[in-house]
Amino acid sequence: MTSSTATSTGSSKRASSRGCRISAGHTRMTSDKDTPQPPAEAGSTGERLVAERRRKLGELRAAGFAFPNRLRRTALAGQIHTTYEAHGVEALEAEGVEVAVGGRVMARRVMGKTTFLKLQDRSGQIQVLLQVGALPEPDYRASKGWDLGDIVWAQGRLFRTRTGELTVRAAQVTLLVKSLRPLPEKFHGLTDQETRYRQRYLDLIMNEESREVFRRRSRVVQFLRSYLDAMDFLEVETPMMQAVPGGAMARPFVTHHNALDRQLYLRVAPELYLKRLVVGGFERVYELNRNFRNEGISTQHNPEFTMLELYMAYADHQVLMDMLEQMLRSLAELLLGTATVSYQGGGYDFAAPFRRASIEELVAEHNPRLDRRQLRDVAALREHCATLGIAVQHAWGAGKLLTEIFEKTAEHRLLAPTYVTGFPAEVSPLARRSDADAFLTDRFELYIHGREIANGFSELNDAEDQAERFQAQLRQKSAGDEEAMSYDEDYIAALEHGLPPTAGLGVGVDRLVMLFTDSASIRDVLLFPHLRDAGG
RNA sequence: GGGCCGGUAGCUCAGUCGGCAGAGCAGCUGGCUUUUAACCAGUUGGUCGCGAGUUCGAUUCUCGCCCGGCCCA
Repeated sequence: MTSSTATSTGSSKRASSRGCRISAGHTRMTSDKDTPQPPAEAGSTGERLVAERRRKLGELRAAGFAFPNRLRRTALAGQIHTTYEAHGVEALEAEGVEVAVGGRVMARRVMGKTTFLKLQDRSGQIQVLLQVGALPEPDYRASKGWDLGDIVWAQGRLFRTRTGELTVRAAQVTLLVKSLRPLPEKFHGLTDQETRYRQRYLDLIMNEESREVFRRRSRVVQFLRSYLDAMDFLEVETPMMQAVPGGAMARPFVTHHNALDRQLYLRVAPELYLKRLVVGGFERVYELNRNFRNEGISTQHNPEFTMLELYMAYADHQVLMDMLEQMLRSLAELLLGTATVSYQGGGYDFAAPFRRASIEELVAEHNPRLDRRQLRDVAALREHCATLGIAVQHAWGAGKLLTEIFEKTAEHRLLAPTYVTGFPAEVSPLARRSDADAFLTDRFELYIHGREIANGFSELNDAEDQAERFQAQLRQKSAGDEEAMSYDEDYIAALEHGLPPTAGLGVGVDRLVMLFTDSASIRDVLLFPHLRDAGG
């Protein structure tokens, strides 16, 4: 496995079209003249549609068309609609508003000497009227060859049509870009999920809902940054390529550095580097970026995903629980205008205090046949796992068994926002041991709609305890656990210099965005989700 | 990993109980000076996901595979 596994997405088709572009600057004028276009009767519909548009582009080039880039816009569709929403026919006439607009042609209705175009820009759509007599004759004639998907600039006065639609009556109009490939059907749009993922640009052109998901994603990310910046957190960037992968229990991607001739790993978490920074005196840091985990892909998992990790010195996990709860409440209100989040048919009230329950309470609650007094009894837990169909490994202690039972029986039932606390030390190699109970750590996870959204804890800052925990991880690794952590000597050395009492938190940003956009699949909130190579 | 559903023209979809593969949109030709999925007339366009098998004949039936979706683990 090499690093290219994590990034290879391009099909050979795309690669070859890119090759064409590189040489186009030198060869296109001659090649268009010298290379005859394929005869009209050859090829599939798709090839012929492209050939037809290439023919049109060839004619344009012969007439001097060179992808003009000097025309500027003075208005966006959305602004025009907002500003002149209330203006009637006479008011517009009286004001004589001149605008220059530009965008992709999404609708085209030709009626002899009159043509209506609908141009789409980043803010919305605006209709443009082309009319013989209102603009130069050659320009109108040229517009007859334009297609859906072309990019057009137009300048003229605003008016309202008979049916009341705000429209630009073009006095000047220019084709800026000839689109060589047809858009999806105008009424039904693009509905094929696979194409929407593989050719996201088409999805974005055609589907406003999809554009809205990614605008909202951007607002989530901006919110997180501004919230933390306001609390004097410092945003940092730590290595994505790590010599020792650590900070989470997950299999890493492996890559190779040629000059150093050594193996490197794509990070599974930034945790150990961020805590080194806290040792260095950056007492509040966060990183909002990608992690890579070498596991299966599904509607809930992408090999690379975005995580917010933050570390706050002189704070404990309780502080972070309160802070995260407040953050999510504010985020809901900002994005949705209400603290009630609708997700996949359910409604979750973020204004109400989140439930807080320990993993042991929850296991007891959802496993009535398990004796509450045996929650740390390896034999009893093993037996119970057997009844649940959990394949138990020999090295597992009570903490791991308990956690497995929790994941199998309770996790998916935690619909309303719930903090799960009291994670066993056995499954929390980086978390501070609980003062009251050495079996447990000061750790929590937040669940919403049965999914883990966040994971936080008071950090383990006892270097000697940490060294022992790493040793325990090594034992698990050699017992066959491929997700177990490595021993990070350099990190131990950092801890030996003294990590202040610190609390840390990781938030799954993709899952958060899914929640706030009512998306069922992680692929719906990733611009370019990882897919298997196209079949066929 | 298991179950179910899907893949047919550029797009959205029909269809073939095994016998020359269809529509709408887009495209092309012509008409049309306020349209709204514009309209009217004509017209081009297919590796029926890929590969085997059965058959006189497979897009259809069988098996395998690929890709995607949903559910389960």
